[in-house]
Amino acid sequence: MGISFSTVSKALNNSPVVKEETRQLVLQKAKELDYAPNMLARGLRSKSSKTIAAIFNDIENPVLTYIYRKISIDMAKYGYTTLICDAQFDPDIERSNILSVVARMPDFVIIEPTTSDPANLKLLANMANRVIVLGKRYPGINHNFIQIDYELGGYLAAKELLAKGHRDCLVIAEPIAFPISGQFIHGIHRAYQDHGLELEPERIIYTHASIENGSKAIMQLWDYNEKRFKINFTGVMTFNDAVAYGVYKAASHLALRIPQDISVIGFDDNPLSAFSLPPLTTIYLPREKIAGSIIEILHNVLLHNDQEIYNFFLEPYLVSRDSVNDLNN
Amino acid sequence: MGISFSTVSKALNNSPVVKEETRQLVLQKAKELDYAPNMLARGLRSKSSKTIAAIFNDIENPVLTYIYRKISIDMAKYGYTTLICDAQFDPDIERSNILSVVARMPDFVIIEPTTSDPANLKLLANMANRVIVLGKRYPGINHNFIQIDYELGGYLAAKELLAKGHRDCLVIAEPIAFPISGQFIHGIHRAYQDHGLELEPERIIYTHASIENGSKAIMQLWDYNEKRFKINFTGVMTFNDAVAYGVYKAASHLALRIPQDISVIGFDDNPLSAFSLPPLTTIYLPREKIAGSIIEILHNVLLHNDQEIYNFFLEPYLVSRDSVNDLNN
DNA sequence: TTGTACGCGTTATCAG
DNA sequence: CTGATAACGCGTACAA
Repeated sequence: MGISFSTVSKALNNSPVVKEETRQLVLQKAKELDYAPNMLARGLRSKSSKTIAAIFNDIENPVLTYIYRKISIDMAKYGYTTLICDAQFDPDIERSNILSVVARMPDFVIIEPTTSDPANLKLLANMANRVIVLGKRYPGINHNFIQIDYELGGYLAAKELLAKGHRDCLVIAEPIAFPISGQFIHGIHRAYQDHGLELEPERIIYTHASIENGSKAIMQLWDYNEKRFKINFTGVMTFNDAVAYGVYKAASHLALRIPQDISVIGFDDNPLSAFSLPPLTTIYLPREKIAGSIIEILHNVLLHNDQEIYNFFLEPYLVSRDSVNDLNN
Repeated sequence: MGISFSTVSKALNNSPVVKEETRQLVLQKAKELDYAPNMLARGLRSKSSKTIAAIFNDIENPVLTYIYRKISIDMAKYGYTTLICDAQFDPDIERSNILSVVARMPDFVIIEPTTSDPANLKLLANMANRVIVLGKRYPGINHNFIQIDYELGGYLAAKELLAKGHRDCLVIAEPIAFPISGQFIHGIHRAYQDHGLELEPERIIYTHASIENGSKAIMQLWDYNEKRFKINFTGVMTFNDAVAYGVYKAASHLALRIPQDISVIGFDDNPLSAFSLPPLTTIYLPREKIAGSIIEILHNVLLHNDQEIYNFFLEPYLVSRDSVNDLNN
């Protein structure tokens, strides 16, 4: 058969200028030969690699995995492939992730920034409406934002503890450089103010979120000689559920009971947190809405050529289970 | 300055033919201009896109996330980007994932196949030693294999239940089409034979692994009129921990206690399974070794140009906690 | 409606 | 050691 390259290309891309008959011929032959266009060449030529890049800080966090999976599965239907980098809360790694991702000409970048410094985000400046920033808003940055109200999250967590009579609390949070960590802390302070109280800075422990680090944070406070904690506390609020389980672990190691000896409140709501001993009181991150919002933006911009810049604002809420003791009765 | 494209390219790629002096000049200028090579063009020309593709069946499974993260973080150091697809246990989706991934000219594909039918794997045939297959071996397929002994896993799970006096058990497993599901079941049967017993086929429930499905599997057995199960059982073994928590959920719903009324044994060992109520007895999948083996292959082939085909064989083991009741005393 | 020729940004080859 | 040129596989303007 004598059909030229370009006709084939047009047929495969549903160009309306090609005769239906020839298109069918081409499509059939393509299927026969298991032909798949080289996406690198296509991307190089058309400036669209059909790729969506995600840059997150802890891929093992189930909330992030949930979101990533939803996006990946949905966009795969339209021929998009999703790649994901783990910036590990480190701006330098984030920078190299961005560079490495941008060099692959992605159609969209979804990023959960490591720092309030917009320097890294500026590397994405020319992608404008094809970037989604997760977490908090950056003034002067013209991207799509999915803001998540961590301030409210912190507030709700502290409120719950304070309402149940816990005045001496600990906070275990991501290092303050992490943008949303500051909001979380801020919300906690606001709840304290509501109660006419103040949270001393030494009661806030900064560490990367993991079971191990949560456990260490508590253990380092233990005075082995005196057999008690160096700082008095009845409640702990944590930046995510993994950290909360670190507290569980430390408590178990010290033969302390939750919630009778230590009350704990998490963040994120791990799918398994309903089954823990005791079931964990935590702040629910609206993962369905986050994923839904991202997919909505992706569809509008990528599939319908929308030029708008989106700004979603999502709120977490308290899920009350059994890890907070009520001191009032 | 008058340095040609080709010299620049050589300088950037550490070609030994370029003078050190010129290289420094180029590197400096590159940094100045924030120059980053277009990976699509580079990939098109050099047949290496510096990309590693993973095709898994449930990205939300923490074991998979752990492995993916380790690979992603490690290989990022060498300029490789990792992309991941979720085949959702569906051979058709897997096929389109493979096609979509191959079109991006990845340097490596890591795949956890959906089916024992090697048809999809054949699409990767010309990548030979640049494919890693996770799970079980396919005869006649010439790829790297990381075999995980699910047969042993099933055996250990059943053994534990049988040793503690549970003769009437249920199995909740991934549909048998999923390659390693058959091995799991086979191991269970072998343990039964060791005890001179037999597991009736109707005691095996096939469903995709999730908390919800695990719960449904149990609930559908409940006779609401008689207030008892349609099939008598004291123990349940599941294909992964999420399913086990589905059993927890159903038990809680029916006001049944674990392990007094129902003993449960999971698979995978979710990081949070140590904290559940009760702590879950489960089969530990050697995730560190799996990740380590993959990285070893990746390094040898990609970084050191090794041509060997690797075949790892990894074994799970029992982690005994409190979700299995001992009926013997 | 179809075919020809060029360009996307690199790297590989080969001549200088 | 450096520079010119071709080629990677595709999409598209323009010619036929």
